[in-house]
Amino acid sequence: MQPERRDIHNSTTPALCMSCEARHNGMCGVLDAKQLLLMSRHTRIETHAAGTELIGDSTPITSYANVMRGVIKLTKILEDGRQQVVGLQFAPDFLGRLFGEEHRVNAEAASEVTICRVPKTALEQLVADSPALEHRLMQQALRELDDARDWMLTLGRKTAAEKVASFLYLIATHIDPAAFARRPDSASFDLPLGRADIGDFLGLTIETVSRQLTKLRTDKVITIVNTRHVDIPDLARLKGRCG
Amino acid sequence: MQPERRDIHNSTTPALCMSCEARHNGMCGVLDAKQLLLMSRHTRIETHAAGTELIGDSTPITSYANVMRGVIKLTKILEDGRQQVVGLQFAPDFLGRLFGEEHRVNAEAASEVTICRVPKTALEQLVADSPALEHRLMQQALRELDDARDWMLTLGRKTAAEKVASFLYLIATHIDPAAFARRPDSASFDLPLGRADIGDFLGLTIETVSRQLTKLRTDKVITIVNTRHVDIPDLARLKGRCG
DNA sequence: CGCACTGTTGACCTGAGTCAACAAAAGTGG
DNA sequence: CCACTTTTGTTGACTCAGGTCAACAGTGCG
Repeated sequence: MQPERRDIHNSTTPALCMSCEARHNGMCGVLDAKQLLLMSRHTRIETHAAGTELIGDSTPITSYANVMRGVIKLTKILEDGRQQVVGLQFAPDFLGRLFGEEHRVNAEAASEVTICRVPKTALEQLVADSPALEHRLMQQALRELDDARDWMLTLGRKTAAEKVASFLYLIATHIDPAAFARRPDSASFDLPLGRADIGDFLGLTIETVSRQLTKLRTDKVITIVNTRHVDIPDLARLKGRCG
Repeated sequence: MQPERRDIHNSTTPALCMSCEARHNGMCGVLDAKQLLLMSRHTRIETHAAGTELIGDSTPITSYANVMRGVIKLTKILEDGRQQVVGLQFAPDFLGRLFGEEHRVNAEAASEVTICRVPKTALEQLVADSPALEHRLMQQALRELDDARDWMLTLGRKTAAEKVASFLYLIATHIDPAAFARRPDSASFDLPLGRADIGDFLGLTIETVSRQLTKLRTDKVITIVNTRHVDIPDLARLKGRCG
């Protein structure tokens, strides 16, 4: 899939960028029309099915990307196969380790995703020329660091019940920020992860995740519409279970 | 304690910066003589005893700092008192959450520490004027993010034995990078943390930490010289126990 | 329909937590 | 310098949260 380009009357906003979320809240928001055009000449919009591996741990970095739609999970794996999900990326997050030689995580499409890929050198050129862009990317890195540390508390010190509640709360508040802003007391959404991945995110087994979800259901904190879709009538009540 | 200043012959390197590690491998390394002088006019060198709280979670950010000597632990606490150490900072790390309103962690001196404090506005001014400085700070933020994610794998998926081994390996390789570079096969060092803090770092209890250390000792992987000082004759062997 | 996958539930087990006693350091004051 | 208290670390006995193993139930798809 090639990005459409509108170079007519030199340098209006590229057509594909028009509706892209990265242009509003993501990194492209700090670029002017000229830079956006420059960048769009190197980008490639890609759609990947759930389960596709987008980045392999310890592989050389050749490109970066912006998440346009869907959810990407970042994982780490021990030699014997034990896996930990170390982060989730939603639109319009930036994907990739800036200024590194090799990737430090695996990245896999958790749902069907659309990303906007840009070659390493092209983006690094742009970053070098635009302190504002680097600043924006730093803001995201710092936010991710905050998130990672929040999660360390969850992983290290919470019980299985608190972990599952924390996960649902995280998804409820992040999967559709607009919906959360509009209606911050309740939520209804599709889980971007299956039970196995939820377990890997929480440092739990599938069985424990399933049992805790059942418990939250019998306690009327959540309604499980079907295995993937969950309703949370009272987010404050859920938050109260996060420890 | 006021920083000494050497303005003679206008703008040589400030005396206190001369021997500071931050000027070599830390953020001050990217500053020119003029910027360094400008910065040193606002800095204050402070020494704090082990146990001193340097930053309180959710308090307004008023200053940043560089670690010059010693170890600082970053923690998060749940309402009921459960605590998680989410990071350790060694010289010449930068301390503080850039571009935030409030702190997102507690910071406490783990050993006696010397820090070089600089007011929020002064540093932010400097960062705004120096893309190179922001770049350097971003590099550290990205490194901390890598570290945090590595640790998430440890917290979520490793056994108590592997966690303790991982902790010792981390300290062995970080507490004195020069010594590690010089002699990468074995190590001998003082633990910067007591058993309680090690437990909080690993998501374990004091008792479990103690038992696992005893196990590593009886297995001849480590020698416990005294409760604080540890010898590791074969780092590769220790690494093999990290999972 | 039949197969493969994903999720749920139950029975049982085990690694790490809890509780408690003690030992060893590290302060503290006379 | 020594008694005395306080703090920190070790070890043992017991418990329990969450893991393991196994059976089964949905769900979707060729």
